[in-house]
Amino acid sequence: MAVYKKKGKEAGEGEEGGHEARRSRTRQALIEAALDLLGEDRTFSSLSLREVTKAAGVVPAAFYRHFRGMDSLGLELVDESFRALRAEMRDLRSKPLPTEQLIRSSVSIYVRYVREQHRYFRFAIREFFSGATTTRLAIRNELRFFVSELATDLALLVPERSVTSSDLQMIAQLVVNNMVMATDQILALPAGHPEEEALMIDLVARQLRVIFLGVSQWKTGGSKA
Amino acid sequence: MAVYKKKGKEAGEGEEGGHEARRSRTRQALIEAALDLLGEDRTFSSLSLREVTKAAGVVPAAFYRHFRGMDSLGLELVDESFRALRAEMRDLRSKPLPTEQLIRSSVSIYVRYVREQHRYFRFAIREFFSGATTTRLAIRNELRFFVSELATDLALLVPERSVTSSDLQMIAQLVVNNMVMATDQILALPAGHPEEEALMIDLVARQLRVIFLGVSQWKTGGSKA
DNA sequence: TGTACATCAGTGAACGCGCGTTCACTGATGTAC
DNA sequence: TGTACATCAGTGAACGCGCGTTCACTGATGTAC
Repeated sequence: MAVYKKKGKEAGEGEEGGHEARRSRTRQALIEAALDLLGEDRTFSSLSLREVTKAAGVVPAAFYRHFRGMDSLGLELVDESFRALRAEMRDLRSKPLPTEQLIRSSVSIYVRYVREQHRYFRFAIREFFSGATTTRLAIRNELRFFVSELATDLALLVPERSVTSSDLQMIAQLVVNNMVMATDQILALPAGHPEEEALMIDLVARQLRVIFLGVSQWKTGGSKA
Repeated sequence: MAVYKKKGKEAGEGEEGGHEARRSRTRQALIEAALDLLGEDRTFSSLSLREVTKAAGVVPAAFYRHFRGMDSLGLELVDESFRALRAEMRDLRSKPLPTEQLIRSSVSIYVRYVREQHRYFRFAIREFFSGATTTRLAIRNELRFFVSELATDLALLVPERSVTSSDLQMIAQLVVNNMVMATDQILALPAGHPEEEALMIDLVARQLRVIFLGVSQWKTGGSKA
């Protein structure tokens, strides 16, 4: 007597059949196809639905079994991009080190992570500036979340009462702003070339050191001339 | 006896006829149409040639009397965007003031200028991250030019020999990075609302002050822990 | 175990549409005599 | 000044193409008995 698996969310990802397995394989193929098509020159909004389905090896109409339209696929990509990054950042925050080492190791981890996940970061940074309203707002929210978390962390590194929470936000935003621009520069690095990667790590770490030096001298409300 | 004007580059911009006057009026209409179409959500690469000519009030084929294609119009927009900005920056640099006032007045002028020329800045910032290769490289060059000029200026504000030229580049890039991100935030401000504009000026000025405080403490090669 | 039916991911054809580009043209402006 | 011709910005029609979306379908997988 065969025991039938109950229809549930535990769909396998394997090569073999099953409605759900097939479904999730095709869905993943569409996501991968979109990411791969976002090469050097392409914006997400310039991708066509037909192009994505062709690269994924299915017929255009099959797309609608998985997403309402391209917008919906875009939001899925935003979500995937930041879900992994948030986890990465959570790890980073959990190891408090002396500031100087914290900067170097954080930057080093970040640069490597961006290069490893370059397809997601390329997508996210382009959509941040040029995407459709919903996608752009979703990414803006993610960034605001990073700024807030960073502001919280900074509070611990700074002498009490010398910096207001508004100043902490301002400083956290300064750091995140520079990391966003650095991300763009990291994505422009040629593949391989570990020596260029090392130079980039060094550059960004020095920039952060300048900022933290400034913070250590900062007195809220003061500093005329 | 009528005196005929020699065929020359001195074409008028008026309402009246003449081959050259008409030519330059249509050309300008195409440029204005493209800028106007680049509203909240649109990327330059998402504009169609037919759309631009329709908005400019000419037939699609007329486009080719002025540009080889949309790419060529894009490069023209980059050029126009930065020609004016370079002039603006040249003015700014020519008035040396005490640093604190220099920061506030520069930021204030810049914020107002971005809002006034928002169509150009919106175009440029989107193309910087998402544009076609040629456009993107053109904008990257313009930004590198600003970084170099700023590095030169910074050399005068800093104690001699305390900062190498590589560090000056690094710091100038930090400043420009933050200004690019600030530009994006300025463009997101609602029209009108001078009080929000004032808050933004204040925020950016404080960020630059943090950086310059950091620079004043910076010692090349030193600063472990 | 075997059969008959239900589910549903993916198919393939069709649709109307806006696209970039081409081409011979029109008619106002410019010039030579 | 008047006429005949040249120039050339803009026209309007045509082309083939890839697009997003729809729809009835197919056939493998899942389930009830």
